[in-house]
Amino acid sequence: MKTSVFIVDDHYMVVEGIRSLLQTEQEIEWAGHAMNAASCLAFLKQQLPDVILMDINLPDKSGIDLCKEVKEQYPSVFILGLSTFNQQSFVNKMMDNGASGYVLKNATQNELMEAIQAVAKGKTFLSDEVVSSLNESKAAQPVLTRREKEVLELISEGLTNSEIAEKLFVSVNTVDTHRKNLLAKLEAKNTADLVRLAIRHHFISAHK
Amino acid sequence: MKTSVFIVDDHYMVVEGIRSLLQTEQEIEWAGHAMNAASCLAFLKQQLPDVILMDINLPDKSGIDLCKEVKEQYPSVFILGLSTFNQQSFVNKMMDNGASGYVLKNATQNELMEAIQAVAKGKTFLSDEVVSSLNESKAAQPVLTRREKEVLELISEGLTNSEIAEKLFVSVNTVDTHRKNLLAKLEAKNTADLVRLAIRHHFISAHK
DNA sequence: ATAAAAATCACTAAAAAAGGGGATAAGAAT
DNA sequence: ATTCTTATCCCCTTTTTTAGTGATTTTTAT
Repeated sequence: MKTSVFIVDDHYMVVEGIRSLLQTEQEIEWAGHAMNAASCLAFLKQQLPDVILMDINLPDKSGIDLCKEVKEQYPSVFILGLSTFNQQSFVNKMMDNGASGYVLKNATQNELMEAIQAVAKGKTFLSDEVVSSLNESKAAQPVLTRREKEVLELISEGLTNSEIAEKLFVSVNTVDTHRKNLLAKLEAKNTADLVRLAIRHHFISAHK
Repeated sequence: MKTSVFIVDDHYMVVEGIRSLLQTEQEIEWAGHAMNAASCLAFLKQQLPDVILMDINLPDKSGIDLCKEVKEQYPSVFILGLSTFNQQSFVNKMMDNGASGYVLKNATQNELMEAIQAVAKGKTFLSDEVVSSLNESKAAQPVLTRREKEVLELISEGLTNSEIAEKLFVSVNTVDTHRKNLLAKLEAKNTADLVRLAIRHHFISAHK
C-alpha cells in the first residue's frame, strides 16, 4: 500500500525538488502541496494524506503552530518537520507539538525516504545532523527561569534596572539580582556580552 | 543557442527542484551542480557554464566569497545569487562581488527563467521582493566607518572601553567617542540596545 | 509535608557607561 | 583650495552596572 505525502512549503524550488525526488519512488503517492498554512488546512478538509512534510517557515503562520493545529484536528496524520536550519529550539517545539520527525533540506533522497517511511509507521525520525547537534548543545544550554527571561528581554530592549523594576512592579534590587544570575548563567562578561549570547542561545531575537 | 546553467547549493532538494524546473525549458542546458565551493571551483577548471546559480549559504565558504573568486578567475561567467532569505546586506555584498542578480528560493519558474535569461545577456536581475525591500530598508540603514565596526565587534564580545583601547593601541577617550557615535548612529539607548540593533542590522553576528 | 527552586529585597563600594562639552590632524572628495 | 569625513584625544558629571554578601518569602516538585 502506497504512502500518500503532502507538502507545505512556500519555496517553490523545494516543493519541486521533493516532488521530483519522490516521483521515482514506487511506494509514495504525491497528494499535493500548499504554499502556506491556510491552504494546507483547506486541503486537509477535503483529503487526508498519510504524511505531511511541513516547513517551519511559512508566510502566514509558523510551521510550529500549524503542526499543533493539524495534530489537534487530525491526530492520525504524521507530520515531518522540514527546515533549512538545524535549530535546537525549533526541533523541540515541533516535536512538542506532535511532529513525528525532523529533516533538514539538505537531506539526500535516501534519508528523506527513510524519514517518510519511518513516520508513516508511527516511528520517530530525526536527521543524523539534528541528533548530533542535539547532543552537543545539551551540555551547554543554560536553564533560565520565566522571570529571568522576562528581565533578559527588557535588558536587551535597552531598559535600565530601575526602568525594568518599575515595569515589573519589583524593587531595583530584585532586578539587579536577576541580572547577576543571568550574567552568571550565560557566563557573560557584561551586558553587551549577555545580549549577544542571549541571541545566540535564542532566548531573545534580534529581529523584533 | 542554449544557455548552460550550473548550480552551487548544498540543499539537495533545492538542486533537484531547480533541475526539474529547468528540464522543461528548451533554451536551458543543465551543466551540473556542486554542493560546496571547492567542488564548484574544481568543476569550473574543466568547463565554463554561461550562468551559475549560487547559494549564499555554503558549507565550506560563503557564496559571497565564492562569487568574488569565481568572477576574478572567470569574468565571463554570469552569477545569479540564490537565497532563502531576503537580506539586504547579502544582496549588496553579492552584487559588489560581481553577481549579476539575486533570486529568492520561493521564485516561480517564470521568475527564475526571466532571471537566468536576463543575466545570460549581461543584464542585472533582482527579484521583485528583493527590490521592494531594498527600497524600504534604504532609509533606515546607518553607515558605520571601518573603525566603528571594529569597536562595535569588540563591545559585543564583552570588552570594556579600556580593554578595547589597549587592543587597538588608542586612548580610552577615542574608544569612548566611537562608542558614543555608535549609540547615536544606531539610535540605541545603551549598550544592550546597541548590541541587539547591531545584530539586527547584521553589523555583527550573534553566532561566532 | 518538606525539601528545593524561584523570586523577592538590602547594603556597600568600585568600575564602567552615558551625556555633555570641545579640539586637532590626516585624508578624501569637490 | 577648501570642505567633509574619519580618527584621534581630553575633561567633567551623572547614571548605571558590576561584584560581593546575606536574607526572606513564595512556588513548585517529590
